[in-house]
Amino acid sequence: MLLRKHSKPSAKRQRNPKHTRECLLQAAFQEVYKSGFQSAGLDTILAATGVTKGALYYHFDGKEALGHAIVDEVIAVMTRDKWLLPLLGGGDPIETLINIVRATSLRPEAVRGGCPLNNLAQEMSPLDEKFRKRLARVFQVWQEGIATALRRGQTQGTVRRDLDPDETSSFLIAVYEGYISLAKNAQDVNVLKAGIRNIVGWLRSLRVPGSSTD
Amino acid sequence: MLLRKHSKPSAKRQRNPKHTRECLLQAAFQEVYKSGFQSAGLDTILAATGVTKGALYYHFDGKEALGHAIVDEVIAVMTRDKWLLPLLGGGDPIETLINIVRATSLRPEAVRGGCPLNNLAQEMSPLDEKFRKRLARVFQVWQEGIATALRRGQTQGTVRRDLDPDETSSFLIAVYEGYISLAKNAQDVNVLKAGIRNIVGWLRSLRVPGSSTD
DNA sequence: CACTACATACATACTGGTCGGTATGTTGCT
DNA sequence: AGCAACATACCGACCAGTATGTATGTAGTG
Repeated sequence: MLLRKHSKPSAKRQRNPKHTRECLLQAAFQEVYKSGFQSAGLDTILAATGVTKGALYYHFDGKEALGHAIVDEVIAVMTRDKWLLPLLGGGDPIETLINIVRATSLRPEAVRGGCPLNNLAQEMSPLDEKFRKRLARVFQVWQEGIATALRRGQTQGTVRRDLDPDETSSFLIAVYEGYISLAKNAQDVNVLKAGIRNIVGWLRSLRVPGSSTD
Repeated sequence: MLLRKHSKPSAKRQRNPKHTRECLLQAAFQEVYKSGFQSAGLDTILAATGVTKGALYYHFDGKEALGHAIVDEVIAVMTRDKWLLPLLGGGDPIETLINIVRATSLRPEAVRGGCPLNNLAQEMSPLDEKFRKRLARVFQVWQEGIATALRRGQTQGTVRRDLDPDETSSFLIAVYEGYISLAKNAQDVNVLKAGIRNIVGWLRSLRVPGSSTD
């Protein structure tokens, strides 16, 4: 992932701060995803991008700030795109959730790597309060997004009225993250596949009996 | 946790290899639980036990071997005592599972710390294959223990026949670990309490309708 | 429009501390 | 005596962070 990858076609562009910053962020995310935050080496990130240490410390105050930016500008965006935006559509939230869960990547490196959000949370939450708060915020937005969609489904008549949207939302996140963790440790895509099947089955049980087909 | 804590009453005992080893293991477990394996410092462990580096390297080949021993001799034992042994009793497995889940520690440091097994698995599985295999073995024994108990419940007539014991067992582990992770990041006992409530509710739904009370 | 001046955007070399590991010495137990 | 069970001192690699130098874009001025 060299710098000049998306640079303007005009030969070798030299200064492009936005692009440099973005490259660093993406490479840092990859390295952190692969090795964990503490084991992530700045030199590895620099080697992957072709950026030098001076540039990195120009754009970020240090490793910690780089980690914070990964949470705010990469992980939060991924969660938004994958979960929140689809749920804002007007369709049946249960169906949307099933589709989202089913869209979970089954690629070996994704199974091996687990969930970037949960990975960072598990590693850093007990060690660094600033990290924890940022990650907790992502979890919160995620949970509220699902809960809001479920509430909408309840007023639309597709979601059972007897269940608490907030608790149901948390339950879904817990099972989902739990299965991803199990599959990551087992390093077995079948664990994840079975998990998705069971989650989908559970999601179906949230519908009012005799609602939309699937 | 000084060495002479449980030493024989006869004043200052000096040589006690079994005891020394056990002290190191426990202190190492605590330190790893607190800081993660990679951030765990040998010096911290030595300071906590009063043991010197020479003794540590006499009993263990190095940090990695110490970590392996933690998995095999501490975490595996904890899982066995908390989950497997109770499930070997002849009672209703659902009731036993409910009791086990309800017995989850709500102490702040337990909420903050999360599940030792899952912590290590999340951190080390992608980095070290030897670690991963040992941890996967613990997960497997855990999962099989629950599944076996569920099967027994099915033949005894207390557990619904229509559900797959293996998949149900994995589902339980996934939700349980998931909620513990969420509570760890949120640093909120109430997240864990709500999780336990919901897990218990789900566990009840596994019984054949009109079975034992609770 | 040319020329300067300054802030931005990098590059390079080095440092200081941490920490796992080791080499070697010493003491207690049988 | 001799091996097991430690104790002490030290090493060297790794790595985040920094000090300092350099080049590029750009705004302001006559």
